Amino acid sequence: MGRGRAPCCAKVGLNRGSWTPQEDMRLIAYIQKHGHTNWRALPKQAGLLRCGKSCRLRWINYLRPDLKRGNFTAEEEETIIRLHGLLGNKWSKIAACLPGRTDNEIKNVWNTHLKKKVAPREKQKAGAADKNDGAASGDAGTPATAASSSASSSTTTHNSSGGNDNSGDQCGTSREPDDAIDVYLLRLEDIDVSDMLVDAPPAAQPCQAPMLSPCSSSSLTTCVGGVEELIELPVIEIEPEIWSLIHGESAGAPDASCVDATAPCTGTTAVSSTSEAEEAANDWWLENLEKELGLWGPAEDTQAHPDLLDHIASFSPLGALELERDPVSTYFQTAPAVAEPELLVVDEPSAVLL
DNA sequence: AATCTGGACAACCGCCTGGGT
DNA sequence: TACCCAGGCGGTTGTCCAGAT
Repeated sequence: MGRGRAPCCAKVGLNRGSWTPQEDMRLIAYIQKHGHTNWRALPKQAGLLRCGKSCRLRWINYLRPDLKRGNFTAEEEETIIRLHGLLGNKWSKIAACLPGRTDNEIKNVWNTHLKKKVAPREKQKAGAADKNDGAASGDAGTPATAASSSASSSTTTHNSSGGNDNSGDQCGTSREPDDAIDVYLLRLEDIDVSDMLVDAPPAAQPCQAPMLSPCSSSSLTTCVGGVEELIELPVIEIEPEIWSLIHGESAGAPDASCVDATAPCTGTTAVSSTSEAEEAANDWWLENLEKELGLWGPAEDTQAHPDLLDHIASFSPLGALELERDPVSTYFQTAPAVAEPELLVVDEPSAVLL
């Protein structure tokens, strides 16, 4: 669509602008199968007319299966505000403390409304500081100002989250924990926050080849008191029908050679589906994928059998029409949307964070 | 109903950093 | 040590869309 500036380098012949569902399918299929060890070589190997950077951004910011979708929770917003106060525009580090959120997403959220949300607090804080004769503030004019002001205002609404907040507060800290919400940060008071965060791995580490099954539980290392701890993430309940179709090992996905855009696809491996409908649905998906990848021999119609659409629609909130129109968008509407509550729920805080 | 406006967000660019040679 | 390359990061931009006029 011609977003952004002119190309920085001569990428003649490469696609630009918004990604099409077909491109998304190619990228998903390739990374699911081979991972992403080399972004520069990836588009060529995957048959994508995109630069490696574009592929990387698309995967990290949009296609990654462990991304949360939907609005930011109040806790997440407060975490962003506080971390931004501590770190400034270090979006990647802030994102590292918010599992499932990307730096780009956080950056956008900050620029669009959190910044405005914080502005009144800043004014209020500044006014209070004047009245207090500026006693022992020492951080006026620094990002920490926003942190302390935001923390103060959040006391009444979010103090119940305590140290078990799922929003990544384990990475936050406060030099002057003067309210309830920051009490749990006391243990961090002697830790250099910047060092901590530098060592913090991305909260949602892009999958390396071979990619982990998105349906399996995973763990993350995080920075708690400067010591890496393993966090057991809840099982992401992505519809197995979707993932098994993409994932080459657990279900009837094409074998490796089929993903190679240059190799002819001879079919699928054994499908362990429990019903004919599921098997048929798998076939339908694979057919579409293979057609898109140019691996589908006969130029058959791309319309799924109505029964298959009904079946897939049974686990799709969008129904058969959407599936018929665009299986990739359906994938986005289905899997991540289902996964989101699982990522956010903190029924067992100890199992999620800290 | 048509037009305008501003928010939201995906995508791009350019720079920086770290690893390899 | 210097250079090259790939990956990563932060800033910026263009487009879409919903709400306001």
